[in-house]
Amino acid sequence: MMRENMEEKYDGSVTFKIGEVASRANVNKETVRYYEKRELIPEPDRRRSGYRIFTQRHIDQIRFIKRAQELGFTLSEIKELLELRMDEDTTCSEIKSEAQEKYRNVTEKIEDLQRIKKTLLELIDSCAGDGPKGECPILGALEGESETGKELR
Amino acid sequence: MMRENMEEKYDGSVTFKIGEVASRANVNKETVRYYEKRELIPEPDRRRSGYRIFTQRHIDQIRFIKRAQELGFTLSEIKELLELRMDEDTTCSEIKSEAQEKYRNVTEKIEDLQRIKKTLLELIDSCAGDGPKGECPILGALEGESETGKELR
DNA sequence: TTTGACTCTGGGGTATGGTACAGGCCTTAT
DNA sequence: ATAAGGCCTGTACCATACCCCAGAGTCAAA
Repeated sequence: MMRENMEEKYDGSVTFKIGEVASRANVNKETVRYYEKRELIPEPDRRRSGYRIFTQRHIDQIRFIKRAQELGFTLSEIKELLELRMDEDTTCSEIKSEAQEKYRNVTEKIEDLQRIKKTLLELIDSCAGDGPKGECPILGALEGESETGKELR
Repeated sequence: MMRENMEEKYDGSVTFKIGEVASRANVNKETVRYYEKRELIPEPDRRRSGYRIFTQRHIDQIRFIKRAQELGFTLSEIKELLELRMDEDTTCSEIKSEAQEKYRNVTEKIEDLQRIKKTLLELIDSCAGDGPKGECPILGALEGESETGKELR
């Protein structure tokens, strides 16, 4: 009998072993197993030998995860997103509002960093860059003495 | 004899126990010990009982660390900064160039986030927010089908 | 002197997103 | 049949910046 180890449900459809999944989704094999553990991909069936049986769907889902990560979603957030995607009753607006929340997070993070950037620039500008460190206004600010960088206190 | 447990070098100057240091520097006691382990503060002397003996200097240094953290420096970077500060031969320009490097890092991070923000906004705008998730362009983009968000691929 | 508050050490755990083995079994091509 | 390669589990580890706990010892005020 051919393909004696194949589960019947895969008759006629393509399956993959972990190495193929990893290379097709452009991640490490360990990452695939990690995503399984984190329940970010459906638990694959197994051959009798224990080998995982993946389908195209797993590959697509890993790619989904990677794209969402590039948008700044954490794995936990991505898991929520995937759950929304699975749920028949999910509406577009729920997805949209997840994206909007992420947008707000990102915006906030940018604002924080811009404040930091501004302070750094002020400190840099306040320092002539010559002379000994004793008079360095940057250290002064960090030590809590200067006017520049007062928002640090 | 009074103050029999006090080291002589502290005669006439104020010392602190870890709890006082923590509250004056507005950190957790564990954090103080952690900074000691990371060599971010000088190793405090000990009483005969083993209690750490801190000075104002320790408090100031912890505050320095906290201010530098607010500027986005990591503890490792802060350690370098502190070493520069300790070194007699350090010049202002060395400090300045650390700050400049951090400035570049922060700028880069902001740029990354701005790209992310832009993509999120495009996705959000592309989604009317009505209708079922099946037609959600956000999910579509994450699944790798749409035009918007093409930089994700 | 008593007692409550404090401190000590060592170890473990948190969250984030993975990577790297070791030792053993399985598959597949020749 | 055999050998190379792939796969399995479990554990440990990387960096980052801490927090928490137990059990034992110490300090200080009344």
